[in-house]
Amino acid sequence: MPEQKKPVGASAPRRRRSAEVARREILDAAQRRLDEGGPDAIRLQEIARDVGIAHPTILHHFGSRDGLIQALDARAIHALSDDVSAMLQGRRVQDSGIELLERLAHTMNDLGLARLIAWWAMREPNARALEGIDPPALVRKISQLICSQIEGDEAHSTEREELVSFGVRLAVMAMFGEALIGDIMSPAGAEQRDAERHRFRAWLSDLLVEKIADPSDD
Amino acid sequence: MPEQKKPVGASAPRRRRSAEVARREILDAAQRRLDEGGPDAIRLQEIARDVGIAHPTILHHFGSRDGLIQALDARAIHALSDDVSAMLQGRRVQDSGIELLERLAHTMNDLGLARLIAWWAMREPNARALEGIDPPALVRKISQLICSQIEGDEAHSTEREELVSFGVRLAVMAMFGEALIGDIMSPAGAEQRDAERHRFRAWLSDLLVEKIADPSDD
DNA sequence: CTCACTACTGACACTAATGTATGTATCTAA
DNA sequence: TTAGATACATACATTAGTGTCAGTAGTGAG
Repeated sequence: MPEQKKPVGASAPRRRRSAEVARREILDAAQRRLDEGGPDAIRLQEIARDVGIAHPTILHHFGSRDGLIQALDARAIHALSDDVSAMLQGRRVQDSGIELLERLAHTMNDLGLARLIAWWAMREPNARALEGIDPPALVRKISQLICSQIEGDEAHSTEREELVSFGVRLAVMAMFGEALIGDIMSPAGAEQRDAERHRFRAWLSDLLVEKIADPSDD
Repeated sequence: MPEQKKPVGASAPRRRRSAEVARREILDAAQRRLDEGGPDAIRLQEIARDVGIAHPTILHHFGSRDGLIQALDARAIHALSDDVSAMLQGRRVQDSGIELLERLAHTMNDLGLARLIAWWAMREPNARALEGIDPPALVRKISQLICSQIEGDEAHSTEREELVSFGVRLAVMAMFGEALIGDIMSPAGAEQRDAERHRFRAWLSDLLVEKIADPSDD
């Protein structure tokens, strides 16, 4: 009796996606798990169940758990990078500080970028670049853009550019921090949370625009 | 041959600590692991090896891995709380903004509080209080203190108090963010890193003191 | 229709981590 | 000095999670 391997029970009908779609669905599910339960919640078996596939399929598409995580990182990082690029498209910073902040907050919160970055930063404390993206270069690009918007095309000093870059970085860190621990520190109840966050961002954007876009001090 | 269990090899001479010392040494080692390799690096076996004990000893002192982690959280949280208490001891905020920021930064960085909080926030996305400490209450306490320092004992409005609390929270979030992703965004090389961080904090404290301690706007 | 390709599956091997059971060594106190 | 308490050890059970393998089933091209 040569024991042919046969499916034991009638398994669910198999659904075949394109590789691209499969990858996206898997990444989405992993993202959700990460948002809900933290890094440890990224488990192949559970993600597979969420998507409705068997866990080896994930390994088929991403090679390994680490591959999946890298892909997750890459996607989030590039989302941010795209965000920044969009910001660089001819907007005047003075006019739309709050809009830019809200956008940053959205990427950090809803796209889960803050969590991904935090996790990534914890695992690789000494890393300098990620997924081919060079954060200092991005910061510099934005800072220079802002400088040129403020002062026309005059040459801006290195010191001035550093101050502007402080502002940019402060915005990023603040939105990063808000996404992770904003709720914990807020006295607002769940209902007014959104309103309060919005007020905070408005306040912060005022602060930044005032200090940065207006070169009156020292 | 009744097979008495005997130590197989000559094991290292046993060192006996008091429970308190043992707990502290274990927590220190766990802290280091966390700083170097992220949350996944908290492994009983490795921590035990660092301390020079067998891993069940950790379980003896903390009950479980989770107990160890809770103790780690508690220690860090109380360190911050103590910090805040110290801040509340009759200092004038206008005079020592930078000093307070530096202190906050130290707790976040060197004591690893930022990592612990980040990790904790990721695992418990909906938590409101931690280890018996109520962050919103702390923020409120500080805000009120600052308010009263600025305006004497006059009654300060709720709106004004909220603005001040924005400042306090911004400081916390910024230092939290700096501890985790500050290096990634900084263009400075390793040598000038410290100097740059210091400059950033000075700039931020100026910004905050200017905006908060001086009620001239709106 | 047939064939090649590949997304997908079930079963299983392997590893690494936590936790348990039970005995040993060292401290303190009477 | 002895007795009890407890800090600590070894050996092992257990489990959970990643990764492998060989086979199955949709799908598109010729």
